[in-house]
Amino acid sequence: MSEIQNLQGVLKSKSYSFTLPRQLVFEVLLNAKPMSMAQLIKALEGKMDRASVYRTAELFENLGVVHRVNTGWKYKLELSDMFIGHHHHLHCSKCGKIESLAGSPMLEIMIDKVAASSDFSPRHHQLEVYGLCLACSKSQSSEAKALH
Amino acid sequence: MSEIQNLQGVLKSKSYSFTLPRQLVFEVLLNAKPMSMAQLIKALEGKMDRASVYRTAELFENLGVVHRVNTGWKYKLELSDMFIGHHHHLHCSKCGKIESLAGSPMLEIMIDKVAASSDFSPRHHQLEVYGLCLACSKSQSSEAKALH
DNA sequence: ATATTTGCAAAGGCTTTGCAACCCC
DNA sequence: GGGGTTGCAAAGCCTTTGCAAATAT
Repeated sequence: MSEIQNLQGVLKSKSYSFTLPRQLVFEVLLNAKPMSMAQLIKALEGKMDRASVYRTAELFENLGVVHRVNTGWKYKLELSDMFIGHHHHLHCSKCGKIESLAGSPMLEIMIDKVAASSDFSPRHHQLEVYGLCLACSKSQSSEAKALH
Repeated sequence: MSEIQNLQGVLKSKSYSFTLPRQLVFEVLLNAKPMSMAQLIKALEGKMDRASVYRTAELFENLGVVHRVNTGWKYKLELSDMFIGHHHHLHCSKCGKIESLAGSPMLEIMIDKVAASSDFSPRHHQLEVYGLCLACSKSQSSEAKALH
């Protein structure tokens, strides 16, 4: 089964149209490293409008077809490890709260080890975990956002 | 030693001035969860200019005083696990290249376990490792960017 | 045929920049 | 005193939105 057919399946299963622009975005992504919106828009210049690229990106993200690798601006700031100690973050998908998760020495070591096994010299890392906080997982209803 | 003095030391050690605006930004951050620029700017409204908040944020990041928690727009896109398998990213601080790092089952399990130990129900996570790729760590020179 | 999706163009936000005034060393 | 910093205002980007035309089912 080709990846494109897989995409078509995902779209159809949620009653979205399988359109040419959506196919184009998917194909560009299929042959690329993580791409910024600017790169994606440029790659599709002349073939589709910027606004549609954004709309497709948003849809794909909601459908789980695409994943954001956060690397640039539009961020939150906090003091670094030097001031508040190394830790990770737990993002509640329902209420949006961000909790801190103290780093576990074993986890930190394993992360470095796995990175090093790829001939990479790790300096630091960032781990963001998404899921439900205690309060929200009790109030059972899912975090699914209306997609239509 | 107070945190403020610590900040002063960091600034002085790199020949930056220890100014009131920089102190203000630091103090706000000291008493807060991760904050967006918008929140930070608002918290300092009337006390300093937006532009200075941005400039301070950038300086603090370069000095390692502050750390970005990437959570929002300004991102890169890639196909999700459904299409390309779960993995993490290795960011080379020198050449900027992003490599993929296949997830190790043990690491994934440990991440979930650590999260769960904080009464959190993990759904997925994102791990970004920063350091030097093989090529760059060979060509010894540090990745330090000119700060002045 | 109908509902969804797209392109266009304009609006809206966020971030950066130039420059003169100001402050720290 | 002099170089580093700041505030102000304007410029530049990036992203979103409204609406009519085009497209998918």
